[in-house]
Amino acid sequence: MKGKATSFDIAHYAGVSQSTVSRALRNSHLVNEETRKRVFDIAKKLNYKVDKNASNLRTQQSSTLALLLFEDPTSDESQINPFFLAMLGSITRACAKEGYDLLVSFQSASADWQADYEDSHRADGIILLGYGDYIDYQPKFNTLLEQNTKFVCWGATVDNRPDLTVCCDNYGGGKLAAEHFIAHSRTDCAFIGDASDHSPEFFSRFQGFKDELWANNVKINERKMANAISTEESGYHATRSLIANNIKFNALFAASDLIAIGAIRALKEANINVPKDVAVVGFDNIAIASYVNPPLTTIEQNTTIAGQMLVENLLKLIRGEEVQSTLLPPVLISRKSSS
Amino acid sequence: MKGKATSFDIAHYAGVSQSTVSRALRNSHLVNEETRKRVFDIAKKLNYKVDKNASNLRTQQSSTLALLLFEDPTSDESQINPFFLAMLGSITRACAKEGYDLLVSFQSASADWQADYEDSHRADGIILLGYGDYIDYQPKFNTLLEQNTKFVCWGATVDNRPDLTVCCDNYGGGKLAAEHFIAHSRTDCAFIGDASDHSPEFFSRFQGFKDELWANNVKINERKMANAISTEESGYHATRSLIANNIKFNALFAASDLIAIGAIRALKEANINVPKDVAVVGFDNIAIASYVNPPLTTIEQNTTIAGQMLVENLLKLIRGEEVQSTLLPPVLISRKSSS
DNA sequence: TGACATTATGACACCGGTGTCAGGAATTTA
DNA sequence: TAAATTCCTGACACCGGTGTCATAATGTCA
Repeated sequence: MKGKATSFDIAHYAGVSQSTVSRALRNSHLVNEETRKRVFDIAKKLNYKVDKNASNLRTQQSSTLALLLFEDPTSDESQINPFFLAMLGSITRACAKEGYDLLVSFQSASADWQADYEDSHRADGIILLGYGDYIDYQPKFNTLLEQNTKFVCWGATVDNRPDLTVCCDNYGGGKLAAEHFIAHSRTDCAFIGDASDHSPEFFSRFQGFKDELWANNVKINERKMANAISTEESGYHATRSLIANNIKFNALFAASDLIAIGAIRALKEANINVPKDVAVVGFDNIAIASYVNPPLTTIEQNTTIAGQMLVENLLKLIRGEEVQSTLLPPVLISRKSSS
Repeated sequence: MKGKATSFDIAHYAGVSQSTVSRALRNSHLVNEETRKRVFDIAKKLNYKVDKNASNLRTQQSSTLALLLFEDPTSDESQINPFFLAMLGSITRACAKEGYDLLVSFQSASADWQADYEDSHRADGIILLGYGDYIDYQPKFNTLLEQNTKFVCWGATVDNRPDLTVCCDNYGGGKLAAEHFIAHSRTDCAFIGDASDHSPEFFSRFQGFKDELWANNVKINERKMANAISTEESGYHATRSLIANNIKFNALFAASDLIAIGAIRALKEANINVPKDVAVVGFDNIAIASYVNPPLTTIEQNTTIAGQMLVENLLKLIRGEEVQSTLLPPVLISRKSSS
């Protein structure tokens, strides 16, 4: 036998029609038990596998989800952000658990991605993963909505459709960081990240942080803030510039762990002790966080649950079920960098 | 317009036959330039996308590669090994670069995975990623070979087909570790990993290590070896048991970084200073390695190149081109844990 | 025994493209 | 002007399944 076996081959050997083979293999009750068994045996012997293209074409569905990864174009090209990598892993796992395959693809935010996968019938739905940037995305979200494409996204919000978003309670996470500093009497706070609303996640984290400080009558000085994107390098340079400007603080909240790790490097270089002189809190709880020196206190985003929720919610949308808005509770993981 | 647009819809609006639409969209030179343009415009307006299921079915290829991730069943279920995660990232990137999609799926080594993806025409080829275990895999490799399935694998070797394997020169890497210890006059060496040939990669690393020591008239004492799988926990416990048995050494080669990190934790707990009392060298150079305390000296496997090679070699196989056996050179990254 | 329900099967259209072949129109050559 | 060539297009079979419908065979009940 050359080439792949088809259901016609099985039909031939089993002495039945191709229709019957198809039914038998899908365990239709319309098929005689004995026939079914014969068909199964032959299928096994011929190493037959249903051609997914043919079956998907006919049934108009694919048992596949597509994951579109948007990268921060300004970050180092060679390494994927470990947080996204962890999400990638947990989404892969969640899909496997649900019996779906996962089609992974990198996208740049500007490209014409909005339709490809679901429109070309390669996937039943799409998961969007990246740092949310409202400005670019909304028109594309609208295109997706118009076409009735099923999708969910991490982080970024979609106008009037909170059910399409799964994200961490960034605002609440920021508050946790502030509470932590206040509990440790560290009230001279610095913030490193992006406090503009260009980066909605960082913005929310900062807002929560600021508001909680404010609720405790602590104000954050604008000079003690520096912009950074989510890389170690960027955190390092932002912190260096604060130090270079002779700005003092005894607590530092970084909008992500990578930033925090870079910040700690800069502080060490300047002979500033962590946590004695400056307590540092990050955000994400990436795997590295517990191994750095000192181990990093951080606000955890549970990637395992996040991945599961994205997949579950998307499957609900595909099945036409109602989906709740999903805000994941952040948890403060206390380690040595802040005490 | 409800539902997705098909080429017939375009044909209708453009006043041409569906055949012509299909040709026009694929830039066949057989189509009049003006017609082509009209078709393109209408396609764009209708947000038309070629149905991949239909086109794959007809052409019998999919522009998709499948990645099968085999997990060490004994490792912690919740976290993916960071080395594999890095590979996943780089393979995703490499696929994107080549214009292929990537279908990712977790597999358990024992399952009936050997055919599913390529046989069901979902992918043109398969990348196998996991810790090589000859015993289980070889019969499955044979099935794949019989069926003329295109595949490449990381690590594990396939009988008589070196071209199907991409892996790091584990033996050479082990030698590098030994050279390093000798250069630093640390000749009382311990090894943690699996020195049996059950785990071929660890075995090769150990062989290289042992042979190079031997070449310098240093013997490794069998009592100074402990088994471990590639997790931090396992490395920790293995090292603890050595310490508990009062075994002394001033250098430790761990078969992977996770093991090394666990080992360092055990050493620290026993008040053994790294690197003063014991120099530690790991293997992989995972992202965490540079952040642990002390930063870990390790033998790097370049995951970016590895991912690229896997994808490139697989594409060559698919195109029927000749493939060379691919051994990636390991590089020693010297950090503080060993000096 | 005839009417009717049940079970098991085959024939066939269909999903949405791609590739082959035939042929008309326009252009060139004899 | 007829023949040959080139260019462009439509008709149609085909990829390998799935779902519907018709029907033969068997069993059930009055």
